[in-house]
Amino acid sequence: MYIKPTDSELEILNYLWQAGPSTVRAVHDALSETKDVGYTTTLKLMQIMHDKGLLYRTEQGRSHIYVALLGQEETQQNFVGKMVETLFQGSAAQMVMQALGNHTTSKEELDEIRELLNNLENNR
Amino acid sequence: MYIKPTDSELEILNYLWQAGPSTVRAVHDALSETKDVGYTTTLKLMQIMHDKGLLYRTEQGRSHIYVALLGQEETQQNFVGKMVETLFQGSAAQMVMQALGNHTTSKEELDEIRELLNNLENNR
DNA sequence: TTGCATGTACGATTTTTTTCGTAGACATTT
DNA sequence: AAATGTCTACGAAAAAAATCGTACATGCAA
Repeated sequence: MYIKPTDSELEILNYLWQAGPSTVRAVHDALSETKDVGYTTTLKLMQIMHDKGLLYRTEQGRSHIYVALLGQEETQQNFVGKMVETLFQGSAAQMVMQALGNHTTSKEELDEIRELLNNLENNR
Repeated sequence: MYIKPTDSELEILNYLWQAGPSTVRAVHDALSETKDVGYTTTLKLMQIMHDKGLLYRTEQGRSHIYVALLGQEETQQNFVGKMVETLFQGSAAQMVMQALGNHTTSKEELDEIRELLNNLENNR
């Protein structure tokens, strides 16, 4: 059964996906950059996530090293999927256009998408 | 100041965007199809949304007619934007590929996207 | 006019999420 | 050894969301 991470949990996951296995301290320091929050708050959140099975952890001397158990891709899929359903009436294409229209995207990326489109059409 | 709708609020907004001005009854009947929830729950939620300024309402005899004050496009933008940031490191292209890869999209839609890509590239 | 159906309002409760204080363990420094 | 810094654990509270019971108004049908 899939557990949907909350917004705060997502911030933590996001860091762990980028940085790999990390201590609470590392996560907290990173989050503090953009957010005003106490150390024990981050700690508690990560403990809860561990309880929920969102994070794995291992002891490292006096502290713990945490690892995300939820894959980034899996999570992306879940969120994108839900969003397409509830906000775009199930049309991925509509969301795609919304996304591309409102963000700057490099020529390289556009080309990459174009290639994907071609592949999709061929493997139909 | 933008108020981020919760998940339940989004379901209601979604219905209102599709159906236009509606009574609580109509919204509730629609939601009940896919969700087990009491009438007064939906009523209360819509009252709260009204208080928050998410919905406008007008009396119609004994009941109220509600209208979404948040635009669908605006809301889509907000959600897509946040998601691109927190889940895709700011790369809209990555999300697009994720979305297209995991949903069936018709040839017509793919063509439409292709056209959009061309336009984006030309108006650079 | 009595009873039933269908509304809203409101309060209260439950559940979920976020936040943080305090205590205790253990190294390291003085 | 005492003080200091850095951990975790735990409990509790605050804040946000979701749920629903009950009361009350009103229209309509018997």
